[in-house]
Amino acid sequence: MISSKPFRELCQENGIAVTHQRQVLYEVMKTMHGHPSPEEVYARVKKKIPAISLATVYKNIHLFVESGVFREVSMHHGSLRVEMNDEAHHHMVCSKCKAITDIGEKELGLVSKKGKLPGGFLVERYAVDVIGICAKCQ
Amino acid sequence: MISSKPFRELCQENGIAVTHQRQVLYEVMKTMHGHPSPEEVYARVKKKIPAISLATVYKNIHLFVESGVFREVSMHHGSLRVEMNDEAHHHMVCSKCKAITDIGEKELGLVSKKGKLPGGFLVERYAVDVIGICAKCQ
DNA sequence: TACTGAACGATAATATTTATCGTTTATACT
DNA sequence: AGTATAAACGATAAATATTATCGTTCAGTA
Repeated sequence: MISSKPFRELCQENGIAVTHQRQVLYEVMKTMHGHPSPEEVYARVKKKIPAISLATVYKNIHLFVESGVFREVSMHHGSLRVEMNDEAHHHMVCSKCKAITDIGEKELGLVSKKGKLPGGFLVERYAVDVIGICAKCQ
Repeated sequence: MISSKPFRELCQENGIAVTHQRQVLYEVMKTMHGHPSPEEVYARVKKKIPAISLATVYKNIHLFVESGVFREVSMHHGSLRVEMNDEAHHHMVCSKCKAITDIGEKELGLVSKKGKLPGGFLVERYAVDVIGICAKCQ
């Protein structure tokens, strides 16, 4: 499993240098729960390396995400995106080119629970992103 | 169905005025396919109302989304969010307070296809957002 | 038709992310 | 270990994206 692998090994696999900043960033992030923003990560890492730059945090978060070490919560498209398609459907998102394509709920063929989920969360609808590689990028 | 309802009625239901800008914006957006950004919508609407302001476009897109007329493609959290939880899980997103909570794949109890989807899209993984109202906001 | 609050346009402000560039550091190779 | 080189760093400017402000205009209602 990724988290049990030594950091040095992770870096070698991804062809990146083992720097002090990178290592501390990795260790700090591993202890963070929930869904922190880059600013929140920055605030935490600053406690260990007060001189670290926000740019370094951004650059390394991107590296970690690209390497599959950590994951981004929902695909980030740089700006708000709206859709006018009012038929029940979901999205296929290409992890290379970020293209979004609709897929009908039936074609996706996914079965889901209705009603309440653990914690008393009241379900309105499901929004499914199928992450993968589109035909063009394969 | 929403799209067949007259615009005037839509506005009355949501307690907003029927302005020229709002109406044109709505009509233009209805004809747009895919997943346009506010800038793309702005560019289109400018052809019909050259004097329209970008701020008006933003304000009304938000109104439309809040009213459920249109929908945003994936929940927009203002900034990038990462997660370190490496267990298979998905997210419950509260449509009121925007809080994100993890839910295990098994608890969600959803069955999904593997392999290829229509269009030759190669599936890597599924990212499911359960949209609804959290216990606090109910 | 006149009143009033909502909406508009222009634009300043804020927030987020990326790019630039001079300096420092990790790595590979003597 | 010493050194060359490319990668990474920090500081900060720039680019993007979004929201707030405010004076003016317009839609809904009396």
